[in-house]
Amino acid sequence: MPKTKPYCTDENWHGRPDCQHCAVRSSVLFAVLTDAEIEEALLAVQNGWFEPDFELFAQGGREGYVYVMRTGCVKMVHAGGGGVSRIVRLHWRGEVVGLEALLNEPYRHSAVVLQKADVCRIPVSLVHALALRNPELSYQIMRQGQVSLDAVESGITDLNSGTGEARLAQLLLKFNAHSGGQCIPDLLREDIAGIIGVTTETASRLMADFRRRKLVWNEENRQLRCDAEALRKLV
Amino acid sequence: MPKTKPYCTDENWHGRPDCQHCAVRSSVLFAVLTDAEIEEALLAVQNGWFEPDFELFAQGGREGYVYVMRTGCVKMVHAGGGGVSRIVRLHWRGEVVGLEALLNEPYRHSAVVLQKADVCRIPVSLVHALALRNPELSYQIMRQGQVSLDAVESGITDLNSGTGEARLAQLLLKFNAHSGGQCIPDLLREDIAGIIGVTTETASRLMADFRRRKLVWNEENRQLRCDAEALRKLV
DNA sequence: CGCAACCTTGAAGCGGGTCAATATTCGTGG
DNA sequence: CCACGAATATTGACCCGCTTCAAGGTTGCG
Repeated sequence: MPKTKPYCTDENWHGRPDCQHCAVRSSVLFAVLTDAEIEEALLAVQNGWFEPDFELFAQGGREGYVYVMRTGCVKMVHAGGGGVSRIVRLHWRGEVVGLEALLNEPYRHSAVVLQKADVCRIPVSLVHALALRNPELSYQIMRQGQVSLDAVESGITDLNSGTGEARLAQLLLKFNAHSGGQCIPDLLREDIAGIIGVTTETASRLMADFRRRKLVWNEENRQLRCDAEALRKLV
Repeated sequence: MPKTKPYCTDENWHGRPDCQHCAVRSSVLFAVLTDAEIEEALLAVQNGWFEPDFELFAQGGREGYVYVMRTGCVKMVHAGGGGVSRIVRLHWRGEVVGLEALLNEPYRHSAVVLQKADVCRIPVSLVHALALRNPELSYQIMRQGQVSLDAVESGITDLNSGTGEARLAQLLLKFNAHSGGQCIPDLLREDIAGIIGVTTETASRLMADFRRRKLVWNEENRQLRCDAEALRKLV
């Protein structure tokens, strides 16, 4: 990971005010810590922006970090036997990935950026140390485990039932919701295919079809927009 | 749940010797406790055998128990909007279900016995109390969360890819492995269908076909047996 | 015995897979 | 700036597996 000062403590970073509402601080893992503990914690936390395709960690790795998503989206890719790999779930703002590292286990999947992401990297040693003094932190971690379960199960129920059309609609709506109706990344057809469980060709056909039906269209900046109302009718 | 004395402490129960290797005691949640703590814990733990179709708990419930599987298998059924329900994962010997209760959240699914099951029911208050004195217990719980993730993800990779034939073969092999090649329950076609993600008719066709091909057959006691070798070739 | 629940089997249709050809985009170097 | 090539996207044709709808068959229980 590129060396960047944790910008939550960097006066020069223009985004600093957001630190007050940082996912790390207010909503997720460290919600239960005192201000003093937070200050101490931030020193060990690395932060940075990553472009699509950057790999936060690889399946089998044991680097010993957990990652908190502040913006963007990562896919969790499971490499099965025989070169086949499936996207088992997606993670968004406020979610923690790589939790298995807290149990001293190797990463079960690779985490790859799907949409430009702002991510904090936290050493597991720090989490362990804090958890000793804050039993409540353990429950925050378990809560994050439940979030992962939610993600993978919604993948089953939403993205794996119904026609390909319905599944693609769900996926687009999900991206739309997570970006406040602003920017849906124009994913590779291969990624779309991996997520909704069809072949690349079918994903392409579906996207082309959606575009013809004006359900999605390109903004000047290469981002997608969608007609959420219309998409909802397809689900 | 029927009132039964926890038979781990019942001298008259013929299965008592097994208590030494009880899933509760040796492998799962309470592996980290001292003997004295175990004794105290067992007083609050209820245990019993349950037949297929018995519902351990219902989606949305808040009874405040976690359940440890000692034998058998339960399906986790998620009721989605509009009467449709999907089987999101299976749990077997040694696994803990209903973990969300530890976070004071309602059960996210219904847990229904699929194969005659020996189950221990543990109040969350007991777990919380023990966790205060044993920080390590929290990690055991997180580990169980990972087991659930494993279960649901293996459902995605194993039981949701390939032809229906391959998926059914995987399912049978899974039951076979978990019962030491002894007893596969003769599941309802509807359950099979829900697990491998096909219609009831297709499940029936597949099972009938497997039977004709001598891949599975009935034992006198209404249990199934399978030719594991042959099934493995279909995956 | 008779009903209800479950299983089996058939026929027709379609969604998506597969294989293959062409188009588009984009980075790179001349 | 354009030409070229690699990666990605689009589209077509054909086929197979599963769904759907429908009709028996089987099991088990009151």
